[in-house]
Amino acid sequence: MNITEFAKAAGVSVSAVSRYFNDGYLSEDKRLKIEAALESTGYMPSYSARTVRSKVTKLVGVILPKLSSESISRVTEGISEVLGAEGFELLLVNTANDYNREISSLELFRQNRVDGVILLASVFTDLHRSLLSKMRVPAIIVGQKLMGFNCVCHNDLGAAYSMTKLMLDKGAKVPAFIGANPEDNAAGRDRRLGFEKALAEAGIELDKSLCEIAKFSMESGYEKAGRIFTQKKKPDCIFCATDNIAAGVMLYCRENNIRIPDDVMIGAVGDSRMGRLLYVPLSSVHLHYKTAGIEGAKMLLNEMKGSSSVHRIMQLEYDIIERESTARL
Amino acid sequence: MNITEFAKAAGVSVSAVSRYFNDGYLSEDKRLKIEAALESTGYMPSYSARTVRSKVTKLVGVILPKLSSESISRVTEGISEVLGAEGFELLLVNTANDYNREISSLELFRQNRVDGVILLASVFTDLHRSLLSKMRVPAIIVGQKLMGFNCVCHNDLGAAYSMTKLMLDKGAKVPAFIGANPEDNAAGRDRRLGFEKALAEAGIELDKSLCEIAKFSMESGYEKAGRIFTQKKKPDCIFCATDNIAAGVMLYCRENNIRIPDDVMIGAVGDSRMGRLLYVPLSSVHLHYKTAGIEGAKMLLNEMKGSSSVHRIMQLEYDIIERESTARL
DNA sequence: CTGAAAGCGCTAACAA
DNA sequence: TTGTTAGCGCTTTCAG
Repeated sequence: MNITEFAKAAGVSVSAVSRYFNDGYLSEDKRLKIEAALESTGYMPSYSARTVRSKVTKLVGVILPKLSSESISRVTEGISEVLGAEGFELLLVNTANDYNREISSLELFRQNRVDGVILLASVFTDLHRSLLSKMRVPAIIVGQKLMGFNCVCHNDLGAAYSMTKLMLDKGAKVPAFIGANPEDNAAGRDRRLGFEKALAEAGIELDKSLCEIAKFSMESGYEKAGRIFTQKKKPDCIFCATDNIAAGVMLYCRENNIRIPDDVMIGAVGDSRMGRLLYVPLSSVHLHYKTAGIEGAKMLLNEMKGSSSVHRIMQLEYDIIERESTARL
Repeated sequence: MNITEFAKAAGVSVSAVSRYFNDGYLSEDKRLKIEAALESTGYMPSYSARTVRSKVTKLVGVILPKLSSESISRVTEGISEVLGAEGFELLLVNTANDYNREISSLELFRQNRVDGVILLASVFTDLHRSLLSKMRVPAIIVGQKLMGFNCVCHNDLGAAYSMTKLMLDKGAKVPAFIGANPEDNAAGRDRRLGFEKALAEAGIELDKSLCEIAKFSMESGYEKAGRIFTQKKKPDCIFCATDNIAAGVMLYCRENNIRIPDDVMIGAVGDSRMGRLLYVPLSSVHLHYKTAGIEGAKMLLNEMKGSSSVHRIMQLEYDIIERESTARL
């Protein structure tokens, strides 16, 4: 059944029906007629036909590197909360960390499929930048700072700095570092910089043999812990770029009878739910992931109703959550 | 730029362009011309206009109760993997456990917005059933068994039975139970039934004072543990419907100096990543969440290319993961 | 294999 | 306020 047939069935004109579903510039009489007919026929206007004319999809494309990550799903939850309340649906693309899928989704969204885009990517290339600026709809980047674009991000540098400083202040002298891919400016580069800043301030020289780059997984953290603890120099604290990495380190410590925090303190960034449940509760920096999603969505909403030419970068601050893993006397 | 303008620019007819993007019934000459023009103009066909005519959206609606849950995100990951490979995108609706949003999304999908639907719901009402049968596109239910519909589900009863039996076989005599909402047939009712079956087989009578219903959260598990441990009768094993609940119970035990597994064994269902990291590694039943997503998506794919009138219910089996929380001598 | 032309179902401009 | 009608951009007959 289409709008013409339905209008006939309801005894009103086609435009009355269209108005009913849109602005509502309509007499009460017709409104009632339409509602009655709606009840009996179960008619539903076609979304795509509407979109062809109006150019409004009521869809927001969300591109993310994976689904089964706590931080990402918290961001997504925030996004969906705000956008859902405004009647937008999410067109989700899980790139599975595949760079090509990231690019192709951006391409995909250039066709008039969505009214806006939210991008959660970890590594940005020139191709990203060029596609993003060619975008015909507003785009917001969440979790990363990309100059010249609208972003909501965390203070990764500050977070890493504060956590490292916390451990140094407690007396750690030989810090180790397990970081993330440095091409990832947030979790990789900035957290590294924060770590280094704290060391520099404390006048401690960075020992390269105690620095490792891990993947975003517990397994990888476990493996890198193994490398670090088999060096001659033994660290008395380890800064981990993510909670997952820290969890892997802890697993290694437990299996190898390395006491936390007595032998080694462990501090991380992310404050996942898991942290407080670990066999030694993990000190971590809380980042406001859900808030980032909420703010990103709001920013997008703003851009979609009249985009401004001024780009905004919103940086969210952090909270340090101190638990036993850094509780040295 | 639309297809007419683009066709002109490429020096071919409109239908040639359309064919290029569809079946490809086209001479090499024109194909080349089109590709060249594509390069220079950056033309992209409009998705919605295509959909109006062809009735194909290449979209699958996924309705889920929350995003930030490990089991749900694993299911979604499986879905997205299979569907993504077939060129489908996901239209995601996060109902935030809101029954009304579940219903309204089902309504939404009745308009020709999607080619198929995957529903992850926990509680089914008659309204669900009626909307599902009115659906014009195939729908698959994942994680629950709903007679008369296509489902992919887990053997929740068996899982709970096996975990409980494991603990009883190790000598537990006073089992306690912390379950989920019984209206949830999978995680609530069936896991309860499995627990009861194991007790019945062992000739142990169920003590109602040692049975609690928790929400799907650690906090709730913590609270219910408090209720149970303040009864006169002290349990020597606790079956928890989910890992999150078990984590809360463990937290309670740690704070109250109740030793695991010496004083009380703990077994759960779900086998989340967190389980092995808890201060006492948690015995849990592994359910194949990602596989459920994969199989659900495959089933949907099948239905979308010619739906059969026969409904299928696929039940996935489980693996018992034994860790220290049930390691009594 | 090709192009012209008739819609798909809806919205929006326009005239009433 | 209302109804008529010309498109939106594309696909798909149909006749060549």
